[in-house]
Order: sequence, then C-alpha cells, then structure tokens
Amino acid sequence: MEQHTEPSAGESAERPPDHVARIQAAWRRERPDLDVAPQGVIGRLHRVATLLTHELCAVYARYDLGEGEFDVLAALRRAGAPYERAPGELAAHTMVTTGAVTKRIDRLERAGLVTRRPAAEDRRGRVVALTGAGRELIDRAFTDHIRNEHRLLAALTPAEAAQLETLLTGWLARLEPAAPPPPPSR
Amino acid sequence: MEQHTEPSAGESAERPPDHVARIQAAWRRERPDLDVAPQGVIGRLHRVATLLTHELCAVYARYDLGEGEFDVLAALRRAGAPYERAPGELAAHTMVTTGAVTKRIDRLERAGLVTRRPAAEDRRGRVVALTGAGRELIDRAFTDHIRNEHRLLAALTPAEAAQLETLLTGWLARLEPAAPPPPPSR
DNA sequence: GGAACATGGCTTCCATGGAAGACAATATAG
DNA sequence: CTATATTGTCTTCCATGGAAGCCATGTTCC
Repeated sequence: MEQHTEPSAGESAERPPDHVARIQAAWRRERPDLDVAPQGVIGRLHRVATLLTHELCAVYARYDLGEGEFDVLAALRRAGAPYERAPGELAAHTMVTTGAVTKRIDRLERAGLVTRRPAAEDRRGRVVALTGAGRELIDRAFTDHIRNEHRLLAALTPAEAAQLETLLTGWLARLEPAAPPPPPSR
Repeated sequence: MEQHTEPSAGESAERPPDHVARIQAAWRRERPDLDVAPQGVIGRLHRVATLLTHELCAVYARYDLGEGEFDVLAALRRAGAPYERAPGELAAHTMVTTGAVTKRIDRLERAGLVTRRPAAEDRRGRVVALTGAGRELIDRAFTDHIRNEHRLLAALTPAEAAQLETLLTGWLARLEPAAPPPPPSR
C-alpha cells in the first residue's frame, strides 16, 4: 500500500448521510437504549447486495434468463464436458431446494436449453444436460456477466476490493459453521 | 495501519477453499479466457447477505413476523410518536413497491398490529398507524433483533467491522447513483 | 427373500413481491 | 371553470421459490 491516498475514507471528507445512516439516526432518537451500530455494516451489506443483484439480473435478462435459470446453466457449464449433472447435484450447487430445481429445469427444457433423460445406473435418477443452444447461450451470457461484475467492482480500487474480499471470506468462514444448511440462494 | 496485509491479524493460515473458491476454480478450468476474480467479492457478499438474512428472519419468526412485516413495523416505530405514516412513505422507506406495502399492511392489520384510516387533508391518502399491540411487539422484536445483529457481527473484530463498514459505505455511495431506480418508486 | 427405511425427483399448495392498470382525488393549464 | 395530467392506493395477475408429501427405486438387515 503506498502513498495510500486515504483509502476511500478520506476521499473528500463529508459525504451526506446515506439511507442507512438516516435510519440509524432515527433509531438513536427513538431507542437511545439500543446500540444500533451493527446496522451500519449489516444494513449496507444488504443494500449493496440488493443493488448488485439488480444489476446482475439486468444482464441475465438480455439472454431471457432469470437468476435461477442462469445459475443452473452456469452450474452445468462449469461441470465441464459433457455438461451434465443430476438434479440433486444442481440443487446442491445452486443452493436451492430440489423442488425449485425441478421448476427451473422445466423452464430451461421448454426453452430448449437443457434436456432431461433417465440416469443410466440408478433408475430413480435423471440426467440434465446442456444442449448445443444452451452451451452457446451460457457461454455468451457468462462472458457478459463477468464483464458486468468487473464494471461493478470498478467502483473500488484493487486494494479496496482485496480488503473487502479478505474481510468477507473471513466473516463467511466464521458464519457458515453456525448456520450450515439453511436454504440460501446461490 | 499495519504491519501489513495478513488478513485479520494473522489469525491462522490455511483455510480450506470455500464454496466460492471452488466455483472460481471450476471456471478457471473451463473458461481460462475470463478473469473471474470479481466473483471472489460479489459471490461472497451475496453468500454473507443470504446467511445474515436467514439468521435475522429466525428472530422475526419468534414474533410471528416475516421480514416484510418487520420492516413496516420498524419504519412506523422509528417515525416517532404517534407512529403513523402514509403507505407511500412506507414504500419509500422500506424500498418495495406500493403494491407490496398494501399487502404487508393487509397482513399487519389482520393481526391487529396496525390500523388504516383515511388521511385528513388528502382524501386519496390513508394513514397507517401502529396499534398499542403493534408498538409493544415491535419494541420487543427490535430489541431482540439488535441483540441478534450484535451476535452476528461478533464474528468480526471491532477493527474489521469498522473497515468493512467504511468499504461498504464507499461502494454503496458510488453504486447508488449509477442504479437509482431498482425496485422502489421514490 | 422380504420388510423397513432411505433417496431422488417431482407435484401440490402456499407465501411473497413485482408489473401494470383501475379508480378516486388533486393539481395544473388554458 | 373545465379538461387534462398526475398522484396515492389498491387490485389483479404472474413469477419465483419453499415445505411437505408422493412415488418409484435402492439399500440394509434379519
């Protein structure tokens, strides 16, 4: 870290209070008995996550995909050739219930992006596979998606991004064991 | 700051790759042409946000509230006595559409936590007000909620939390102007 | 071999929230 | 003062995903 232009904090001192700061101020007035400092982190984290999701979905939409569909196609694509997975695996990888996966696959199948066929060894099982069109689509969409993530992250300096990643990775590691198998989304 | 990088004060070295790291590794194998570094930040941010939401909702549920209901009650409570707001204001404060607010108020009204009455000066308008029971409930629930947030944030040192807040605040400030109208109507 | 239990995928039902439009009331233009 | 536009709330319809339970298949253990 170098002459560190004051990370981003000292950027230019005064920033008008943001939405979260205003909420905190209101609570301090109404409930002075509580320490609402954690909202400064948790509230903003949620806000950022919501904004990012919104921006990300805008790109999915260009390919006529919802977030769920994109996740499934991506999971199949990064599985590597021949781009197949069992629905249960997809559920595990995308962290939603198997019921949700069934519906996502229904939609993708209808769109001709994946196929479903019975599994070879286990006759309860099924195999979901990317079609040529699906492969082609997710490759284009994912390229675009990553470009989009770069754009969104460009609001941070590389040093800030690295710091943020370190902090989030650590927090996540200490949070996960506490709340293992909820039903998260991604 | 600093005796240099070393994450959280050199806590301990090797951590096994987490979910996000594994996804990144798969993409690097399948799409070596792309730089998926941003996923390290964005993916983990979403994961943390999801986990936090899950933990937070667990507390709301103790009071028989969903996240949406909690948000509305909280917005009314921090408005200060007499704890009233127009539906449109609630929509702006909780950042959802007015349609969503209507439904949240329906549920809260059915539960006896808020009342709806016509506005005095503008006859299109309505006034949503906390009932005694609503006031009492949100005060207890919010106290519990803040205790919960403290618990979740306890996984970070005060210095880490402060750093995180600074980074998120800055990012948010630079992201917000770019994406102003996500869902709400403001 | 067969009975009990486990598993994988799917179906049904429910809850939540967005989008768009219906309506009534208010503001504004001419 | 009317005609038009805008506003504030609510209604309808739709999309997504969770929970729980169904069914066919697999596994285990006696």
